[in-house]
Amino acid sequence: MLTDETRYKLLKRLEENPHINQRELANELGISLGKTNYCLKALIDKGWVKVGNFRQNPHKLQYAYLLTPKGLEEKARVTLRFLKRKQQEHEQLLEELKELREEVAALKPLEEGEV
Amino acid sequence: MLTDETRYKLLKRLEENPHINQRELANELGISLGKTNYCLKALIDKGWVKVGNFRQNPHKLQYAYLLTPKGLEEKARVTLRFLKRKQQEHEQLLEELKELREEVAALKPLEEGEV
DNA sequence: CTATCACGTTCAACGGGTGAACAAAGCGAT
DNA sequence: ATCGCTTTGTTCACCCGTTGAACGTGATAG
Repeated sequence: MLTDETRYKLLKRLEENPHINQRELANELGISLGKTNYCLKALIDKGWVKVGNFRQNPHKLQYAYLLTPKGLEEKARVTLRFLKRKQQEHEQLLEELKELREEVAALKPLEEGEV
Repeated sequence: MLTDETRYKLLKRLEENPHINQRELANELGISLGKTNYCLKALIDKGWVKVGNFRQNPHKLQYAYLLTPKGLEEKARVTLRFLKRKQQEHEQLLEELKELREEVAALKPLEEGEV
């Protein structure tokens, strides 16, 4: 599953550092290698990311995952979308917290240690 | 899987209204019937909830899922635990929002409609 | 007594995630 | 050039929680 969240994180991380391998990506994003591979391919298929190789540069060999111009546009869009979603989540969370606090206040006080 | 979240929601809902069936519970908690059944049984096994029947009452038959005294204690504990977790989530979310806003601010402005 | 309804209970099927295992490609030493 | 060794991408069988249709049961109405 390629969600907005992983899409966003991938594009962001790749823009920061195109010289990164899938295992590191997986670690940093907190997802498995398999999923990383799957999602990354999806980005490539869509044309947001292009793999370039740098053999010309003697040492510092390695490939790189570069954002295409379309990839940059997409990243902007996803970021905004993601921000909005997080703002909604935030409001919802505030309400939940309010309810929870009221409920806790209604309880016979408990020692903190008992939790 | 019986998480703190469903544990909390179940105990809360059952305290509010012990005369509720598993299908309604499932709807209100936003989980499947199967999971509701599974989690409810877990609460019963632990001794937090007891099923009482009310056959004596001619009409208004039906069973009921009643919180035991231990169930009430547990509910208090879970509520506090859950509140703390949500507070942490909240802080984390604020940071994420901050980062996202900075990132959005750094973009070439986009029409809202383009998202 | 039988059909129907309202329940709780079960479990085969599904789906997403995982990471071990494999394939390919580069590097260094001989 | 050859042979390991290392790094990296790719695959896919497996795991595990979730789902909801199907089933069993017991009460109700007709």
